[in-house]
Amino acid sequence: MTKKPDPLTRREREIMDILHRRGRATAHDVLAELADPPSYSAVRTFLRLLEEGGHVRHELEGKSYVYTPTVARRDAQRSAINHLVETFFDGSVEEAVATLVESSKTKLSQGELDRIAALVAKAKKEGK
Amino acid sequence: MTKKPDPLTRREREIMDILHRRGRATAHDVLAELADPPSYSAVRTFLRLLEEGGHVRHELEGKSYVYTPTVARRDAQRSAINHLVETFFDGSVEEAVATLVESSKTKLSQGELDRIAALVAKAKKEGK
DNA sequence: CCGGACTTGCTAATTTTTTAGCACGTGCTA
DNA sequence: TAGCACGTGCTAAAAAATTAGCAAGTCCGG
Repeated sequence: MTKKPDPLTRREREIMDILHRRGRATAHDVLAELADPPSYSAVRTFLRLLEEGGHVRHELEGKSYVYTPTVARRDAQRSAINHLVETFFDGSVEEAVATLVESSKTKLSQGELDRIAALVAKAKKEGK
Repeated sequence: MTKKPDPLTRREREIMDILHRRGRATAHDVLAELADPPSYSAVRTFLRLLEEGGHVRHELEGKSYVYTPTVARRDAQRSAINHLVETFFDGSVEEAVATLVESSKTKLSQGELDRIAALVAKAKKEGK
């Protein structure tokens, strides 16, 4: 039996997002990045609760705790992408890629586009 | 000045996800799809609150309300994808596409891969 | 025309989230 | 060694989210 996902609370979500974005962060880092920040104390409480819930672990660095997500980055990415495709693209990876490429085409360099193309070609060959 | 995003509550998020997935839904539909469902009454309250918050609108169909997100599907998609790329891929569209294609390569047909490749080629040509 | 099966709107109570503050420990330095 | 600056853990109050239930309206069949 797989454990239940148990959706995160609003603040918890915000903090997890920061942690995923940065990879690792102290309570101070998190506080600094929160949009509408509560007290330092409150942030620390959330990190503690997230740790209790198994979403985060900490290690002692110097004299303070540095937090990291427990889920491997790769898995977090996959899971997030999966949810996105299901929720907003009706399960269609094709549409998702389309929107992704199209909505940021101005920001994509020729080199990046080449690499993406290569990647698609590789997937095609492997699937053949 | 653009209005503040004001992050949604846990239940609100769940319900909005359902609405985005389905496009349109009644309170009954939403109730049926909720993982750990509250009462019908509670669901209706949330829909009312979401409507007050401007996230949802309803229209009368037969004798009940059918709800839809106020944000255009296209915009919701773009916004969600943007958040995903920033949060989990450090802003790299390339990495996001890579993960997207790679993590579901078994599910992608040759035809889909062809269309994706065409899309990338088109973006490349336009950006040249 | 009456009753049942549906709606919706609203409110108030409960539960959970969110928050700040206190108590304590450690190291540094004047 | 006394005091300050920084860390942590924990707790209890405040705020917000979540919930259920009631009142009332509409439609339809007998």
